[in-house]
Amino acid sequence: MSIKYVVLGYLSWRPMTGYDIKKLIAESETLPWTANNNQIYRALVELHKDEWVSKTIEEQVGAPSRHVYTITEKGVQALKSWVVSEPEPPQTKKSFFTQLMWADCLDAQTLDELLEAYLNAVGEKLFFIRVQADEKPNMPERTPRESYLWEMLHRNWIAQYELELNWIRQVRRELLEMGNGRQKATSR
Amino acid sequence: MSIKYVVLGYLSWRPMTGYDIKKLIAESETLPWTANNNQIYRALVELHKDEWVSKTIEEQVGAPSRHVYTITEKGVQALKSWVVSEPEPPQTKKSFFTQLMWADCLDAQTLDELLEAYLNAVGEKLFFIRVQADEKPNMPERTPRESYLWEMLHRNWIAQYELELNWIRQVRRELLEMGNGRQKATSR
DNA sequence: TTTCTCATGTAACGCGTTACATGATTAC
DNA sequence: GTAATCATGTAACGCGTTACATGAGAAA
Repeated sequence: MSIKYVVLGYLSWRPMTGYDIKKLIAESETLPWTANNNQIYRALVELHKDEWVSKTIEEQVGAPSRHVYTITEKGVQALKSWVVSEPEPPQTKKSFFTQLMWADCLDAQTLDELLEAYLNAVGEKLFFIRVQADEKPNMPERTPRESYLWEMLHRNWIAQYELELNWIRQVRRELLEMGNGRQKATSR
Repeated sequence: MSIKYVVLGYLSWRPMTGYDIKKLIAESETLPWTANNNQIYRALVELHKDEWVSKTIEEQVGAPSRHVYTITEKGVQALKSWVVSEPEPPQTKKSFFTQLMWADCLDAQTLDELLEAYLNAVGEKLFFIRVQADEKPNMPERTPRESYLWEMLHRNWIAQYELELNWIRQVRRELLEMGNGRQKATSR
């Protein structure tokens, strides 16, 4: 509902170009946007129109000129009032779960393999989140509180994916036990 | 990436109308779609064109005729092959976290109130998920394994939101301690 | 020689949402 | 009398994605 504020947020660190912001968003494993030009450059045009940012153009030789955007006082105020806007609960899209909802048509082994594939997908994602958590972005003069908040955001993501991994392991274990139970019952 | 398969999945239980499916999707707290006519009816048209479902029209007096869709053998096969398609990791959109990223501009009390508002939003969502987990949808002849899977899906959602609540409580507690620490330091 | 990085942008498309439209019956 | 339920659908719009387009310099 607003990549606009993400862009504005990054600009509150320091003046940047659209390209800089694109890279920051692309790096992030947890922001719910893929960094795509279309949105970022249009957001910057809008921010400029609203006078939340000012723009200066640095000509370069042998390269496209850099359009550097700087947050204005008006922009700082807009960011502040957005930050305190009504929080929404997380919206998680587990498309795999809709697969699981109709997975009873599978035999025990195929189901287990499917769960293993999910385990790997989640594990891989967690790996990248951990990597990102370790490397701090170049963000100037953070207060201890801001460092703490960012640290806790990372921990939140990690804990969430770890929970998912443990859940998968439990389901696989218990399905295996169920299967063995049934086999025992039929062989009796 | 496909409400089409959700519709097909529900039709694998029993023949239904678009309206029935709409209600089932609307009830669900965890499916990542709001039940909207536009998509559901268009999906049904597509499914019919693909011959994954067949259609019969029941005329009624004093009410619109019911278009009842029934899954075909071809549809069952399509559902099966989708179920085993490559799992994707969960995609969680915590828009509140982008607010928190720039929340260092707030004073301690405002930040705490913001976190409390988030706590309430998450708590409310959890409440509705619990309610939905308790009332089983009218789904015919489930195998024990299918019941188990659905049960575990619900538990997964509950655990995820509980994790979030505990995280918020921890952050609030630790921020409070930080604040007190600072006050003590300045008053000394 | 090909690929990557810097740096700007546009076009086309798809998915999802809200809101609109109709119209009878039943419940409060 | 007003609202909800049953039951079908359409229109308009916004957000996001992929892909396209350009063009120089540096690195492999």
